[in-house]
Amino acid sequence: MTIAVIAEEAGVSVPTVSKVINGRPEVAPETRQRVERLLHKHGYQRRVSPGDGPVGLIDLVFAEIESPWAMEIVRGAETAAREAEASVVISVLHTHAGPGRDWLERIAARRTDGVVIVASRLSTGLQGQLSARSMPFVVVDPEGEPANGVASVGATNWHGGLSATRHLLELGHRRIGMIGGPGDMLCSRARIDGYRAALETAGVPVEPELIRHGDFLVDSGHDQGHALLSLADPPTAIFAGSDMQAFGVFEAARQRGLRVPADLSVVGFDDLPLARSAWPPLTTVRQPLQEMADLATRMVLAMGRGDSAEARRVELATDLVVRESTAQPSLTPSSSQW
Amino acid sequence: MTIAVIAEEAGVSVPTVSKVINGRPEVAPETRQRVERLLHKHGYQRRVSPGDGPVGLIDLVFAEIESPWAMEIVRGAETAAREAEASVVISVLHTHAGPGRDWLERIAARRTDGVVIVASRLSTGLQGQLSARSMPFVVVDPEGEPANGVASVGATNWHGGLSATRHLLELGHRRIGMIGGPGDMLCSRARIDGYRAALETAGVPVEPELIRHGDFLVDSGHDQGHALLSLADPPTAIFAGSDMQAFGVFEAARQRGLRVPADLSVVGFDDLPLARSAWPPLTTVRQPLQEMADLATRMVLAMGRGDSAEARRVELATDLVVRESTAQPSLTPSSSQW
DNA sequence: CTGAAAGCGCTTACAG
DNA sequence: CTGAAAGCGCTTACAG
Repeated sequence: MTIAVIAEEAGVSVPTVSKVINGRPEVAPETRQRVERLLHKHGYQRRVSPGDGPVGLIDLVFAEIESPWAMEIVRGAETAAREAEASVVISVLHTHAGPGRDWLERIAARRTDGVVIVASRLSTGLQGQLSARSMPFVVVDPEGEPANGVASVGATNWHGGLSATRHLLELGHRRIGMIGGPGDMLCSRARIDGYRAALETAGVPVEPELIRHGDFLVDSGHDQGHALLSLADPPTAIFAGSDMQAFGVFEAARQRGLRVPADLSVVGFDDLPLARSAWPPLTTVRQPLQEMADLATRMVLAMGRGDSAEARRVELATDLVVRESTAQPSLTPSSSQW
Repeated sequence: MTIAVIAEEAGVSVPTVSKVINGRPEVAPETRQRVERLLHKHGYQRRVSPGDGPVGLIDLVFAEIESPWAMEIVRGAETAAREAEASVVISVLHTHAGPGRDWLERIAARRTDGVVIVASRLSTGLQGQLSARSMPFVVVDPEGEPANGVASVGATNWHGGLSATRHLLELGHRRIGMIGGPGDMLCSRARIDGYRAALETAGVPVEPELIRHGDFLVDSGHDQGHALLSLADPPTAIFAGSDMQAFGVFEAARQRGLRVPADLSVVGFDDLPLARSAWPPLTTVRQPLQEMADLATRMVLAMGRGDSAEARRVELATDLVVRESTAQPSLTPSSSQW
């Protein structure tokens, strides 16, 4: 949008528009008002940098970045961006409600090449606005069901939940607690469904009191871990839904004098680098976070180039990594001491 | 000061100067250097016209982002940027040698508002180039001594090293191991000097075999921890230099059947969020990483606005946080068992 | 109060 | 790798 276009539309000359923009006094009030209205309507801004083509920026949008989980996503995105000679811009919304209009206007102004939205809600309105500005976007681990035609990247969460639970069943556990993430996150629902499927296949009843929800961070693992261990008939194993929640369960277990894994088996989900050096080393379901973000970033970059127009849903494989936080159940778990 | 004047003085054409400013590759190295020198000498800045203000981007430059340490820095920078309605661009150089020319050209092309360089070397050449493009920059935790007049932010590392070591001395330890970071990092040298100062003040001899160097990550804590514990006369306490290295020392201790803190006391440095939920909860020196990055970002933003021209060195306070990884030395540390 | 014309600083396309 | 020429968006000086 240039002042020439505004001038044309307002039926005045280019210098007149220039005078309005610069607050010169010698402009007739009606002319000024007409021009101002048009400037506002078109969201006029001085041209950023002459010359089009990609700016070399990909926006990576988080609801929050409290967990080391986010760092893995950043690393993956950065790898893909660097290979394409682009850079990653980090936005943190501090709300799960999805980006608002100011955010949209800011990234529009800087003419980003594409947007990767991480674990955040995406209103249909926002989708329309991104498309209207021909801004490619891909969602990683969508919260809520992504609309049709929206490109997204996730992991095989259902299968991960299944194999975590099956591992515990094979060790001999029958009362297995589950701490999921937020109820509206797709990845969390899939993990819980995998857990259910494993129990049902093994003929073990699914007990609602054993299924809890957290926010994937340490504190909710701690709180829900205590809640589960306070039950009249407490679980002998907990599938914690995320590594951070598993660490919270570790804490809760220690506070109750329970040894992991002798008195309580714990399985995480993610396989963050920390899982290996935790004590005890955490049995967990590995999801390839870096590859997920790398792929999402490549997809957005490709969409920007028009290379592959088709939006798609990709799920990368998860793997159970058995370490030392799981073992056979002891006979009298809750009465054991160090 | 216009590019026409610079061109005249450099004996080149206006387009050539334009190319240098915009980081175009097709300029001969000597020409580029001559022009850059003149740009810097005259403090060239693009003519400010209403509407072509800041772009709203701050570049945050890491050598690596493997540790959760980096996430704290990102969070701090993001907070400051968001308040200024700007965004943070992440660059990872994957080398400690400092950014190269391509990187510089890319950020020049996108006309970033300022650069925050984290724990990375900064050649004098690069400083000149940043100045030539009137790009404000601030260094967080510089590697090597930052040149005069370079703005930098750090923590009171010397004092932190002193208080960590004094804490161990007060508990009764006399053989205290130290694992520093890379030898050329200022913050590491200061921590080691603080350690020495505490020992000397207490009249405890400083033994070179007890001082090791790592890279601040888990594995080097593990390796150097084993090295220290293999000594004929092993230490009863280790000041690990970083939280990640402390976790590595935890691992090494466990592998040798040593209990922390009964058989070995361990102190970290950083107070990452994880330190609290580790087992045992880690005694560590807290440095305010988020505030450090927040401040550095504010400084760069202010420099871009011309608010505070004076470059300065700021050190934020560190605090000893005593948790459960430190205790009095046992009488026969290395023969204890679980 | 307005706008045709000249001009500004800068960038781009292209010939050498 | 360089620069003459053309062009960009915008502003200024000035005639009407």
